Amino acid sequence: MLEQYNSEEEFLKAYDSNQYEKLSLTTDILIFSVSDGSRTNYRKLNEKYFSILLVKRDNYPFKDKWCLPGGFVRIDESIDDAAIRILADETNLHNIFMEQLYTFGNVNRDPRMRVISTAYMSLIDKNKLEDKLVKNASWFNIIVLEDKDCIHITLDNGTETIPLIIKKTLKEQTTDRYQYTTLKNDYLAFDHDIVIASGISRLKNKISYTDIVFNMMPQYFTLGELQQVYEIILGKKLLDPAFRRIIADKVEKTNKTKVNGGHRPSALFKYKGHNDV
Amino acid sequence: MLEQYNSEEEFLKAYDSNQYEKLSLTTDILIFSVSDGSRTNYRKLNEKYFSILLVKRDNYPFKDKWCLPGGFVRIDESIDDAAIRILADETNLHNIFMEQLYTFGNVNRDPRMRVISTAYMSLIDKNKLEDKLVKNASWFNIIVLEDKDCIHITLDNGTETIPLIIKKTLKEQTTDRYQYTTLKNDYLAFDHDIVIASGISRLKNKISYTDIVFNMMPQYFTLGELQQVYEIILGKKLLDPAFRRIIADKVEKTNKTKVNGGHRPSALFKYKGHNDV
DNA sequence: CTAATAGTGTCTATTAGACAGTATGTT
DNA sequence: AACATACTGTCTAATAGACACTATTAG
Repeated sequence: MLEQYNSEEEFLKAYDSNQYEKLSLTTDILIFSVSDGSRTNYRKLNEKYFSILLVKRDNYPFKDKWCLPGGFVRIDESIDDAAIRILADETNLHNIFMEQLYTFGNVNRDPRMRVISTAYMSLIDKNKLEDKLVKNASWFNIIVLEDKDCIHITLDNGTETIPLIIKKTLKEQTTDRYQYTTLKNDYLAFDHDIVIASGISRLKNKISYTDIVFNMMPQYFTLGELQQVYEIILGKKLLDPAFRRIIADKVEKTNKTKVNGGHRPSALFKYKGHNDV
Repeated sequence: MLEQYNSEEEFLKAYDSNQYEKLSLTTDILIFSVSDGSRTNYRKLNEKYFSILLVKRDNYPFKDKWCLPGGFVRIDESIDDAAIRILADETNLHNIFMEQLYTFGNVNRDPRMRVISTAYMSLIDKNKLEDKLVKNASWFNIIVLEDKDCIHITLDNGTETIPLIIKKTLKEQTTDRYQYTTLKNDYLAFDHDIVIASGISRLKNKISYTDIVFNMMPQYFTLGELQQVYEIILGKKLLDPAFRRIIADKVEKTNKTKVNGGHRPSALFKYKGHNDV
């Protein structure tokens, strides 16, 4: 096998690209956003929900189960490009925040054959979706309850409720990294429950040391709305003065205000990073 | 193409796993450790260096260039298992800290064919390597100089010096994530300069909010040595009292001491996480 | 004694947490 | 007027940065 060649060209000409068995690569996209819930009282603000876009499978494998939007990576496109293509197919949105999350490479992830999946996470402002959703796609609100050993995730699109239970075990004593294991998942295809849990965990982490939330916000927003988004993702209430201190230098006050029911109107802000009007 | 089947079994039996062109998957491992440098003066401590294990390629492609230890992922093993296997092949070490870094999926990474690579990062205590290194492998000390736009990395194994220059451009305004582009790389194969830069950046980040350093430390160490390791990875000096405050609850004082030249001997500590004697 | 590291005490500056209070709209 | 949110002031607790000081060794 260790034949000698005299040049790189010569080697490449003779190379048998099939000496190792090849495999299939897909990418699955976690499309996160924020949804408005109901208003229980004319004075109160709309409730907000953290939500994710899922697609109902209309063929085997996992027929009729829900899964993340995804698809095969083509031989002539980068994984990044594949993710961008799939996101655009699903939402018709371009230039969207997207980052690689993790590559899931267990042997029996897919009953058809050996399939590796590189998951991406993308954050969008749902209101930018002009058209209605692609057929079979639906937004699910996400409720997360987490204790020391388990993550309980409930996905709800108004019609269906998907309960997930995932066990977490510390991978090693020197990090905060967990190994996730499915304890309950009856309605999601593949290992997408684990993928979703990983994405939620990443987002929860990143929200406190980056500006990624703003990818989910409309151009103008009130600080109350922004705080609501932080709260639903972090899963806890924040104190107003502390919150305002922290985001003060990230946002810019505009002279617009939002009147929003039986209470004092609030100023609209915009993200300082944005330069567009 | 959307034929209908009556069951998952029926579908799987008929499934043509070659309807999408398959590709090859490799994993490359960043094996980081800490090396002792020379002692310039009987009073001084040994200098320490941050270092990485590279392998000289003895065949095409990239013949005679250095690269990360790596190999093809087999059709019947998970990516994690492949990474563990390759690490063991190279170091004969087992149960070593290892975490997935990133999946590199550009189209022309490899001149032979389409190859995706999932990189892993592993941290070891070099002194645990009983035997000599695998043939063609060598430890390179890493020196990093970083400014606003570029990362200058110098790798040095005592015989060869490999200079790398990598341009960084912010991927989007809401994060701290950079897109890396090669400006200078004459001696490393593939895109391994970018992989190494990503790994260094990840390690630099994680060292401050996890306990991963201890994976590179021997069982007993002085706080001075531990601080040296933090300093070479972070690339800056730390203040003693602040450093000691921060690691105080992570380490446990032993009754051993280390005599180390013309100055006060220092107490040996061990990581609290470890339970072995 | 000297140069080097080992190790501690303490002051200050910065940041995070908590709570109380004032402001202002709709019904 | 009442309620809900908007927004600010300020006290306190916790943490990080800085510096000065003492301790201890080989040569």
